[in-house]
Amino acid sequence: MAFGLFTSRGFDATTVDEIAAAAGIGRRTFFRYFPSKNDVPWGAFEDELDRMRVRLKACPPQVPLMDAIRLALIDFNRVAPAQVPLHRRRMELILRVPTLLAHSTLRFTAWRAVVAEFVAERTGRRPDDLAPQAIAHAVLGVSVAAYEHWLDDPDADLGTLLDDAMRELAASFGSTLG
Amino acid sequence: MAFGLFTSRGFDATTVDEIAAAAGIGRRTFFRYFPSKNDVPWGAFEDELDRMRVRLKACPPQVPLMDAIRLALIDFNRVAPAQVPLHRRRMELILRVPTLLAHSTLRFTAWRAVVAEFVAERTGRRPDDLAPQAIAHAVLGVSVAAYEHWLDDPDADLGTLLDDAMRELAASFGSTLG
DNA sequence: CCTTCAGTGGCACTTGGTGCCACTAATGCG
DNA sequence: CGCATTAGTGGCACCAAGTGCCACTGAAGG
Repeated sequence: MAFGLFTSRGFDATTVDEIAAAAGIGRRTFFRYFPSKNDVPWGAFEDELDRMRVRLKACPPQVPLMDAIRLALIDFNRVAPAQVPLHRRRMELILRVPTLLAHSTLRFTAWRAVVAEFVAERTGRRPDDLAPQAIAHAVLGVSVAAYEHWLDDPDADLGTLLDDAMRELAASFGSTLG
Repeated sequence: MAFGLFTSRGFDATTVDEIAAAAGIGRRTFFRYFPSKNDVPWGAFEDELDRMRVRLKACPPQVPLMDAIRLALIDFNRVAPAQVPLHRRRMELILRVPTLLAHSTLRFTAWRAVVAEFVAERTGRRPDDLAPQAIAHAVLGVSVAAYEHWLDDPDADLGTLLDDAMRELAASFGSTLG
């Protein structure tokens, strides 16, 4: 798999020719499966988004908005213990390799849309209104911060970090009267 | 200037050769002034960051943390009325052209660091602790959301949008008890 | 058996980006 | 003034990502 090449040789130093050769396909065929080399670590992310959508919708309406988002966030990012190492390697690529970090922005747009849609539905606004967009952007930011800390600490639990990060943000507004 | 080419021909369709020719320099020389074509719309962003740093530091300690950030944010993004059109064109490129949006992530890292540093100093933590990082990420997200709305609405005031977006985020945590 | 069509991949081309090196002009020094 | 050094410039060759075009192959279907 291409992940092996990325971790051993480094992402930038691995050429598409090498990936294609390792996969036993032609270079031209590679680009029919992946729109770009940057998309390889992402896999079928769009499908994952449906999980997040469902998880958000499953939350009972009496749970406060940001609690609902926080809990869904933690659940969405839960991975089976056996797959933690792979998830770590994947996120390490996505968040630490500058080329991929930049590219990830485009993928995150779709993720934010899911959150914004949920907020809009809950608060009776349109998904592209300021509040849903601002909240979606903020939640994504908090998630990335949690992920970065998770990558820094081999023993850390991702769910705990996501929970902490969301609570820290909430607490930071504590002394604000508006 | 290169901006003219970008807005008339489109960013992706404008080649480096064309930019260099329009600027009356060689292609090789272009790459000595700009690390990449993507950096052209950014200009001297690092210098701008110092303005933000100073503005944050100038805020009296009795102002609550997120209020201080919000006010600095509004001030930092204030532009002279005469330069609004140019700022609009620039931000339109940066936030709407996918290539540039992706690239901007790398520039935003430096911006976040400024906020995280301020939060760390205020709360007695290290800049790379979870809370400062989470807050910095969130504030950046809120800013981008505000900018996107600003670009959508030709008559909108950027400062007002930034203020609103920050308040909306704060309010969204209102019903959370932790 | 022959036709059709989807999947494959070779080839050539464009473009961003880099290393190398030659050229030029300004500066500094005897 | 003449010469050496040096910074700035840019031409040239090269690499790698990505795309359009087209020929090939093999399976399905009449």
